[in-house]
Amino acid sequence: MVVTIADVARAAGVSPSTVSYVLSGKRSISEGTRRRVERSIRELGYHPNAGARALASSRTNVLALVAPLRADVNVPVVMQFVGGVVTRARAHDHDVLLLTEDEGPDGLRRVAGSALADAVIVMDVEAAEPRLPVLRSLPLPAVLIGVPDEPHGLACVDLDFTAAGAACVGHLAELGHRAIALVGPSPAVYARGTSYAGRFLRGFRAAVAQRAVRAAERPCPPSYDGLRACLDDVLGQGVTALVVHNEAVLGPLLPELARRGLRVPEDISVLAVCPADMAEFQAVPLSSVDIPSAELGGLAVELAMSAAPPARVRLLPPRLTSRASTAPPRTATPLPSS
Amino acid sequence: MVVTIADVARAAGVSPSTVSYVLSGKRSISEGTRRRVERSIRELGYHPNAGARALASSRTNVLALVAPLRADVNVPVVMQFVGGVVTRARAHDHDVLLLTEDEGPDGLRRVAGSALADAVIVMDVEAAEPRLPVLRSLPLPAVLIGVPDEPHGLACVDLDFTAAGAACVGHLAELGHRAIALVGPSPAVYARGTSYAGRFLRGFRAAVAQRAVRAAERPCPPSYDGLRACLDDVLGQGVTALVVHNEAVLGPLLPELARRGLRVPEDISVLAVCPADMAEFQAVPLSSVDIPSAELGGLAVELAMSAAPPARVRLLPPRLTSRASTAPPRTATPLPSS
DNA sequence: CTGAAAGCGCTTACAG
DNA sequence: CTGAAAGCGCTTACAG
Repeated sequence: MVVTIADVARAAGVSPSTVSYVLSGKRSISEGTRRRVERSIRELGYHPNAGARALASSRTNVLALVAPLRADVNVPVVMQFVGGVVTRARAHDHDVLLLTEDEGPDGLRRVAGSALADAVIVMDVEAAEPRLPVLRSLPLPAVLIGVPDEPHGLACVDLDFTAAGAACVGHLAELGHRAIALVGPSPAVYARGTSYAGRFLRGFRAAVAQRAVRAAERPCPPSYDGLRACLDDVLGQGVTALVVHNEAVLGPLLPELARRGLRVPEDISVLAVCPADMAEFQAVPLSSVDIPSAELGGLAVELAMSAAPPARVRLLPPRLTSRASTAPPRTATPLPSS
Repeated sequence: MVVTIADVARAAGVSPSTVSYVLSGKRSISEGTRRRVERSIRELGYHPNAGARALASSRTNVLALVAPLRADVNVPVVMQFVGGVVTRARAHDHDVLLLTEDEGPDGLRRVAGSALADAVIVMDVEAAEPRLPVLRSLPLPAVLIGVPDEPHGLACVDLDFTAAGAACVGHLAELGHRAIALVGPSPAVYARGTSYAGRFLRGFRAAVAQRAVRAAERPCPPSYDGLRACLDDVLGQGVTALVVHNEAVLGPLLPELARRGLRVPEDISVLAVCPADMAEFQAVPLSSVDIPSAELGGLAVELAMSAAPPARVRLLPPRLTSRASTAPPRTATPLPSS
């Protein structure tokens, strides 16, 4: 019913092993036979049986990806990341097996034990990541997205959120802002100990301490009321610029500022940390530090492809793009006259 | 290095075939041996080799899912759907192989030819779906999410968007609204011929024709300016209620209405078509027709699990939840005094 | 209730 | 440059 390597061999008048070698390129084949074999493959529509191949070669050509499919994550970022992983994996002739975090460490053991994949990529890593021991003991390469507190022995990639936090402060300080506010991720993100939130905050604080800048910080729940309360607090402190590290509130933010009679960037500057397309989609195109999700996904695949990924933390430098939402503050003095 | 069925058999003092039968339950095993085998499996941490199992049994325990990983789809809906698929698949002891639409029909042929999966689920089906012929010729069960114009011979599941369109009109008409507007999906969605957009519109129009209701229709691009233009047009026609079938503009919608001095629902009613949690997240919780993505994903898996899924269109009835954003219109006459 | 053995479709030393 | 054959780790008739 389905075409096998024996069918192709028969059609091409060679042995099955020759067909196999044509496919793998692991030994030189005479021009003529190679062509006949390739022709037969094409004509018969032959695809090697994945199970048989995996069994014989101990390689599955499958990459396992553990993704957070919950609602409380940055959904577009996750999607772009997954897209980057699948695209790059296909470029390496690999497929992607999608796992949920629900299975926890056992899921990783199962995938490794069943020889379902050649490598595993784990998203949404927490600072105190509970899957670290399993990951280290796995007989296959693992790549983490995010940086746990103790990454020893594991390959990690991520945006350099520490540098991103500092870059945000730097950009605003150089424009002349002296009082800024960080509208941070949801309290739930901090509570979970998600690694990027803490790193961004650290970079932000360090840069604030280094410059003559005053800064307020507020986590912001992903709701309209949450945003409103957050702005009430923060704007009450007379800031002239907002750093928004929370994509969920990005949509309503500009309309809400407008409702308050604040023009961007004339009355207040806004600097976002989010995917580039999201920044461009706003009423006023936002200056932003890009979260290069698809690129990170591709990079993770590249690392996962090597038999032994370098057990070190690889951080992508942040790129800040100045768009229409940031400008020098209206007054030299940061505090509005009351 | 890795535990095989022979290791388990040796440890339990039985033959490999007995271990296999304990695992599959395909023949009765004496209480005692079963317990010894299960114990050995547990102690050794045995997981059957997926490739070997697939080769011997012609079943992979893998489901292929073709998902749209582009930016121009409803990202949260896709994520929830994928989550529903993975969760339900795991409940059936299956894993999910994630494919992009980029590969097109060839990707489906490849997966079937390589025996990578036992069934395939295809999301984001268009009215004139180009993958239909391949799907029909595939030697494995296929389930479509969405309803192409010619679904003959294929299993389809989706929300009944036609009924949803009608339900929206019905809800507003019963509240007393006589002039309503449909803020539709992005022009790109219509251009692609995505099946749900047309069906919703059909149901909407049919219900409008049946009732003493006047209706405006506008596709709405996923940008702030697009929304603004759309509202300019539609509000200019004196409508008292909005049906919003476009999650991308849901975030900025309420703030923008507020900016225009329109209170919801006092001055204007808003009825959304979107996932329930998204409706609840707004400044005013929105009355809505739920898009039950996760449930649809689960249903698709159930169908895909059967050797021959019923080749018919399965439509889930829409559920309209009345929240705070819909109310009777202020005046009995639909047109505001000018 | 259980075991010995064939066979699934490949890959890869081993031989020539 | 090519082929014959062993073997990967399971499942499942076939036997008893």
